[in-house]
Amino acid sequence: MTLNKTQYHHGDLASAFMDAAIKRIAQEGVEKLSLRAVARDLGVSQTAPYRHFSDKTHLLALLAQQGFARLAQTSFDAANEHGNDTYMALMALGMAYLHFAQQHPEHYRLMFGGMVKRDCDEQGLQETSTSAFDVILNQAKNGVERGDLIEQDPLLLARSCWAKVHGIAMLMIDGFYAQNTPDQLERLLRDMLWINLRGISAQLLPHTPPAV
Amino acid sequence: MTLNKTQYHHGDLASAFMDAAIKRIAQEGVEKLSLRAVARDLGVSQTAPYRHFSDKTHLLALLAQQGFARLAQTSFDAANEHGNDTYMALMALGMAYLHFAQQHPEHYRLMFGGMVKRDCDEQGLQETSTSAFDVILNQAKNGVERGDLIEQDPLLLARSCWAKVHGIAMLMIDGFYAQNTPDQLERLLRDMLWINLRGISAQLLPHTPPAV
DNA sequence: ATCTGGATGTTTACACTGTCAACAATAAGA
DNA sequence: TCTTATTGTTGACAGTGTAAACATCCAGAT
Repeated sequence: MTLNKTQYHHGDLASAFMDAAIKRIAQEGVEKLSLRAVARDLGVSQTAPYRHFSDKTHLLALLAQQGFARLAQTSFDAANEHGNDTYMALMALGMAYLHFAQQHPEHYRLMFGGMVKRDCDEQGLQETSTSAFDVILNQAKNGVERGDLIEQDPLLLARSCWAKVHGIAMLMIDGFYAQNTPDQLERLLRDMLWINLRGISAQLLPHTPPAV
Repeated sequence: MTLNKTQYHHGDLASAFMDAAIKRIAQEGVEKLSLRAVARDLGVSQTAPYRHFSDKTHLLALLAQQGFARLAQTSFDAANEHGNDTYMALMALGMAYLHFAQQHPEHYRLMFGGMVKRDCDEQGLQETSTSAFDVILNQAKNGVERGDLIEQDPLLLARSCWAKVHGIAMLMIDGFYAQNTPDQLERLLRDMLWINLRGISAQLLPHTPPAV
């Protein structure tokens, strides 16, 4: 299982291939990813990947899953830094989510772009994306319990938050906020997340978020 | 300019090609659309489309533009049915938007999927997508003027609404709400839109939207 | 230590794609 | 009617995903 570059067997082609694929995706977009090109990058034959991935979509599904895992992790970490403060935790979670999308736009698009159908593809994908959602869901549950959020099904609140954050992420990636400076953009993202928070808050929150 | 099927010249290949392409996209998804297949559908040679569209992405850009135009129209109509009622107008606008996405999921994905970059592609695309956004923006302006919405930059409020509605549409298309019955889904969409409305409302709205 | 079978990589090939260049047919205006 | 731009066709090229047949290697049983 040790990496070996000069021999017939690569050693760990599967993960090397995934890494190389992600690099290419980040550079030229998901749409124009070519298995053959990645194989060329690794100095390996064009059909080598088929010993590790049944399909191109199989590869993409695994990459999407990996993205969901990382997204879940960063969201989780960000939220947990503000342990018992519902609003701050949700804001931090949202901003971490958006920064992830900002830093890995093409990877994010792969996760949600529909190139990998969520029904039958990869068993683990469904679970991993659910785990990313559960981070939000837990915050919603806690918020309702604490009386910080309106008395509604936490599932609805979590779904609402996710939709908002996902919509922002998508529009941002698609360049709809491109004319803003980085500072303006950061402010815009925060303002939009805050508006969502106002919608689920049990208290009457101010119109604008607290200064950082 | 009259349609002519049996002769050498098709008559109006450009729009016939766009219609046929949309049909195929609706059936098999944007990703696997093939110009050659559409040409075959029309009984025309594989390079015929290149007399009307410089590129495949050019075609896609025109289709996206057409989608934005239709979306703008239906949104506009829905909002205008509830002339001076800010909340009802915004809810109707949102639901019309979501129903569009529901009925033309692949077309909607084409508009936002990133296969057509928003910067340099087609001059008209930028304008048309802006006109779709302006429908929301106008409602936001009116709402602020009437004192129904919080005193904030209408641009921010409109962006916030768009992000929410877009996020819902995307997640819906990707099948994240697939386990719901049509009635449950309709209710879910309405509830999520209402939560967004609560966030931008100057008044303290109830937790749930009024019954239809 | 050797043999053997499964895992991994390669070569070749096929069908399909987007797109270009050269050519043919038509429609429209001088 | 002649000319010319528009529109469509044929043929070709490079690039893709992927299946089949073959080669090489590693690991475990004899």
